[in-house]
Amino acid sequence: MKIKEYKNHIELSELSCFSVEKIFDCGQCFRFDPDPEGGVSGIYRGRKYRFTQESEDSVRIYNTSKADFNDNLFSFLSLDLDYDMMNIDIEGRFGGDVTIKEAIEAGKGIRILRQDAFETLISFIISQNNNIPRIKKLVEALCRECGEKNGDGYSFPTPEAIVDLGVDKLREMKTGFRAPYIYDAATKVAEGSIDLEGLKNLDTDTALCELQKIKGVGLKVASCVALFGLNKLDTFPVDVWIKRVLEKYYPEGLDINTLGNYRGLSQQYLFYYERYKNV
DNA sequence: GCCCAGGGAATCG
DNA sequence: CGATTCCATGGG
Repeated sequence: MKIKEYKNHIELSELSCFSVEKIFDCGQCFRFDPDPEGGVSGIYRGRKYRFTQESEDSVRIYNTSKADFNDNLFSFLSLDLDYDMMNIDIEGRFGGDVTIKEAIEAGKGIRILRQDAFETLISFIISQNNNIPRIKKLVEALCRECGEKNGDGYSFPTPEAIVDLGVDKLREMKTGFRAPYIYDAATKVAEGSIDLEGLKNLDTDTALCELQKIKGVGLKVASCVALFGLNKLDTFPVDVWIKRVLEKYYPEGLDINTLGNYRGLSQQYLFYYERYKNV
């Protein structure tokens, strides 16, 4: 990868496996949206970025600098990882079957973002029995309600800010039966009975177990938090879409435990493949 | 009005 | 244990 710095943006070139469209539209994050000019804009760590795909292997990122990129975006975009290598590993783990080959081909360019753990936790609690447009609306409403306002928009709220908001206000915001779940998650993180940053250092199964101590967090939400917020690439969230994939393409059964250290990425390929291939 | 949405808890049998 | 039912809300 090469990086060039301009006045208000940078350009990354010689990239491999980097699709702006797929990264932000594969259902892993909820604060990024395509804009009419063909880019994708959204807020990370309270700062609004805009991404444009200039060619297959080059991307521009607006409202950043080389220093900011190194401090924040490099890790966020998991540019330290070799996705070509991971793709080969995944294909091998699946025995090189047709489904995974097609899914990788369709999803090539997806990267697993390293998002803020607390934001991921609350977002995926909101996601349960909900659809993506409404999840985005609720997340944005929460940011407006108690996030920190700056020139770029609203940052995602701190745990304390959500605790201060209270469960009644969360209900008023139409989060429905999820209100007490959101409140419990914020409380546990604010009190320190759940240490999200600490979970990053634990093995995946222990982290999943700890996350499920939060009300309204089951295995699926915990897996998404681990995968997108704790950098646990060896988690394989099973949702309705993945269930469909497994029944359809692997009726004999697929042992998820044999899918290797990057099985979370394979999950994203399969999700994207099934969800978007006919759209 | 009915169905579903990147689920999970409560309550059965 | 596994299977059902309920949970709020909004859009198709």
